[in-house]
Amino acid sequence: MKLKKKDRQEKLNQAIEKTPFITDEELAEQFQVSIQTIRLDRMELGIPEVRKRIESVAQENWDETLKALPAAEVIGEVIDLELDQSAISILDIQAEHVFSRNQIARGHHLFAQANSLCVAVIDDELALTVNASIQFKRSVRLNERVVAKAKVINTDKKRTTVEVNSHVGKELVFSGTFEMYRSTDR
Amino acid sequence: MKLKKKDRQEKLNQAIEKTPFITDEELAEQFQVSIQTIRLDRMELGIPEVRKRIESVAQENWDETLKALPAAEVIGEVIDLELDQSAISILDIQAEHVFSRNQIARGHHLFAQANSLCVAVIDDELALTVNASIQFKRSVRLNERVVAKAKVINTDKKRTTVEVNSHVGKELVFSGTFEMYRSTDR
DNA sequence: ATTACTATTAGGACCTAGTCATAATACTGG
DNA sequence: CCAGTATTATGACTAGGTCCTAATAGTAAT
Repeated sequence: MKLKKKDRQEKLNQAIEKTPFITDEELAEQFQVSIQTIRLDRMELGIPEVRKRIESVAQENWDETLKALPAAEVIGEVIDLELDQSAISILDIQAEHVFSRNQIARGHHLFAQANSLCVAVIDDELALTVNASIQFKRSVRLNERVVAKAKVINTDKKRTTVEVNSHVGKELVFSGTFEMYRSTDR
Repeated sequence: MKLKKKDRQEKLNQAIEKTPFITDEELAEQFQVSIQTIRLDRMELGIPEVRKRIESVAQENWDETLKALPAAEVIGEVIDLELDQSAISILDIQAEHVFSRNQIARGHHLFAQANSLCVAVIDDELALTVNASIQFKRSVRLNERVVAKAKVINTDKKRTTVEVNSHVGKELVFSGTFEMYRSTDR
């Protein structure tokens, strides 16, 4: 049986969310309704046409790569950044981050969040990690939100030491000390 | 004075590189030539129309955010594995692994290779990283092949210590000691 | 069954940002 | 001045729409 309007609109929303590149024609085919129905649905749901959708996906990317801050290169989303001082990013643990067996996040994602935040916090063209000492305090599960806070604790001529503590709620889940190399002297 | 064809085409290329969202009409205005001239130029230079350009920027963004760090069980390709003893994997550094600025591999990819190899080498349902101490010995560049060798150096009731050394050719590029937690006793 | 209402489909005019082909005009070097 | 290149103009056509009007289908209540 064909879907009712409400169900169809819900699925439509999901379909477009998942593949913003899909045209009305393809959607009409997929839901076995006319193109006009799809268009009415989009109107009611306030979903723009495929070219506008594509453009906004592109725009997101572009803004970030244009920013002086290498935001696109940070794993997670940077929500605060004071160069050479501190930075905060959040990472929502999703299906692709966990072991399917037990829904526990793979350690390297937490490491990646912390490490890339360290790179971002340093005001330098070429910041590289030299050493790191890290502890995984407790395992992080699917759908948890990891907030990583990086703090610069020492800076000398060529090296910067950054401490990162990552929490889920009030619980510390990860902590690490990163020694970073800079290309420019201080 | 107006630019000669060759100069214009060169500048055109740069302009589109910089702002792929620009239309032929806007370009025509900018270079003070007709739209048709811009179109001829694009033809000769093999530059697609604005919608295609936008789409490809969007496309890049789309699968990159999905594969920032892939979901595979092991990052890299396992070429040898003796459970609870040793393992070897290789990772070819490609464009998605490097900073675009300087073509140097982001540290977390090397970490991910090593960390996931540690998980794989342990014969356990639920192996998790507890601590790690790592050193990035030299930076790895685009197109280099990283060979990671993991060796179990100690095993007690609940913990296993694994040492990983990663080389590009004969050069050591990464080394680390990982303390892993097992769910089952030994 | 008739009415009332919503949902769906259809059609036409118009839009943008193009492609492709043809033709006319302008510029430039020998 | 003429040839060859560069530029501009024009018209027909395209995809993937918007916006508006109108017809038809389905359903629920009286």
